[in-house]
Amino acid sequence: MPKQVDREARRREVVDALFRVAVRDGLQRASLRAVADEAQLNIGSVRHYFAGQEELIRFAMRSMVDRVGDRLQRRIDEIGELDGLSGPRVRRFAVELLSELLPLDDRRRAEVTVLVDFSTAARTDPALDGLAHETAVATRALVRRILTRLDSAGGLRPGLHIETETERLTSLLDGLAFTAVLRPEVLDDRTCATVLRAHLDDLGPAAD
Amino acid sequence: MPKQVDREARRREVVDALFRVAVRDGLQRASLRAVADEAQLNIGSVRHYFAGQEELIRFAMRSMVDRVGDRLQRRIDEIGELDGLSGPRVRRFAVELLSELLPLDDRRRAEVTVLVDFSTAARTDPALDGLAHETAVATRALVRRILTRLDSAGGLRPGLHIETETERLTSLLDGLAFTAVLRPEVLDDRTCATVLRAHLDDLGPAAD
DNA sequence: AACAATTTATCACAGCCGTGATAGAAAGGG
DNA sequence: CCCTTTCTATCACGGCTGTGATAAATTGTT
Repeated sequence: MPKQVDREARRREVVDALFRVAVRDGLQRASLRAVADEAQLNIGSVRHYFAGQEELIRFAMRSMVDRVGDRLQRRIDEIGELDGLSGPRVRRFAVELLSELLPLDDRRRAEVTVLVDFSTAARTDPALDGLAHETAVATRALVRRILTRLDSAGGLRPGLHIETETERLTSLLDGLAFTAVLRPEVLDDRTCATVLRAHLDDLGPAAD
Repeated sequence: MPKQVDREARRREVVDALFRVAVRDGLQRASLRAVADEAQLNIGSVRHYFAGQEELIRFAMRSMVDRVGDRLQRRIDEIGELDGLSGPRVRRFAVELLSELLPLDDRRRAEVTVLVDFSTAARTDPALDGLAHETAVATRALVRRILTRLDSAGGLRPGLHIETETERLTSLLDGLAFTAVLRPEVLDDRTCATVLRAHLDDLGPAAD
């Protein structure tokens, strides 16, 4: 076998460069040349690892979605079974888990920033549409699951419509992420976390 | 006086064309040429009314923000003084007013679509930054005002932190608008309105 | 009719973009 | 050493972008 280069590692390097460009200058400025420069690679090299612009951008979005998804799954595994846990404990777990979707540190800020860019780009880019759809559905599935668990643990006020609450909490998360990323001077990290906690507390039984 | 052309009307026509392009193809594809074509004008004409791309895009965003802001103000004027109104009535007023910020019909859908595009573009476009900031602040001021009025009318559960609730409701609205515009197959108009109503109901006193 | 200002229409230029084609360089197996 | 495959690097092309410059048409006034 000729030349030894870890192909997958190279692809990851390129995608990471794309993320940096997207965070700094916006996704629409993440051209092949700009990404190649950022990765300190020749554009020819980039094109050797990716068939074209579409494959690169698709792979990048899939990478980011997987990265966040995997981290969420790892958090879930860490906690393990939470049957029998008290309402407040499940609620704290819920806050911690859903905080992964908020830009509360540099890593998450970068991730959410590019995800917002990808999501908006997907509206007019058929290449990203399917992935954006799956992401939206998966987020709702996760939130629904969390609310169901919370309900089982008695951490949910009676009389709440689970589907409505799923959409309410998901939209709240989306909106917090949206503003925290786009207008950090209007919505800072602390307030962001406070609002999420307040919402989940508010879903709990009256006298806690 | 030479040639009679309503200058402001022409500028509005161009901006409307830009909105159509932005809704259909995304803001980044709203080039001078594309907008001129959409307006059935020569690019030279467009450049006669706007100094350049930056002025056009700035004016367009300002126009859209003003348009929505004016409509909100008109709604407020229509209602007039609501001192002495009952909690449920004020709440219904609040839902109606805030619904202006959700894409519940074609007009609002178009408006919110371009506003989302403008907001995300503003992150990396200094020309739009100030306006995007003012918009975010103004939205929060409106929501805060509504919550305060609701509180005065006894339509708010006691013990709620008004600032937190302002950010919670605003983020909820942003998130609903975001998903309803980008992923209409995931969040339809009815659910969108339902969630807003559910949230405001939820803020009311326990037994209504 | 002549003039002047506005409006419309073109051309040209430099700068990006994605991509096809192609040539060298590098590296490991025979 | 040679050969094959992988990888890197460059060139060129057509297409799009905003913009400066300039010409031509239009229109109302004098």
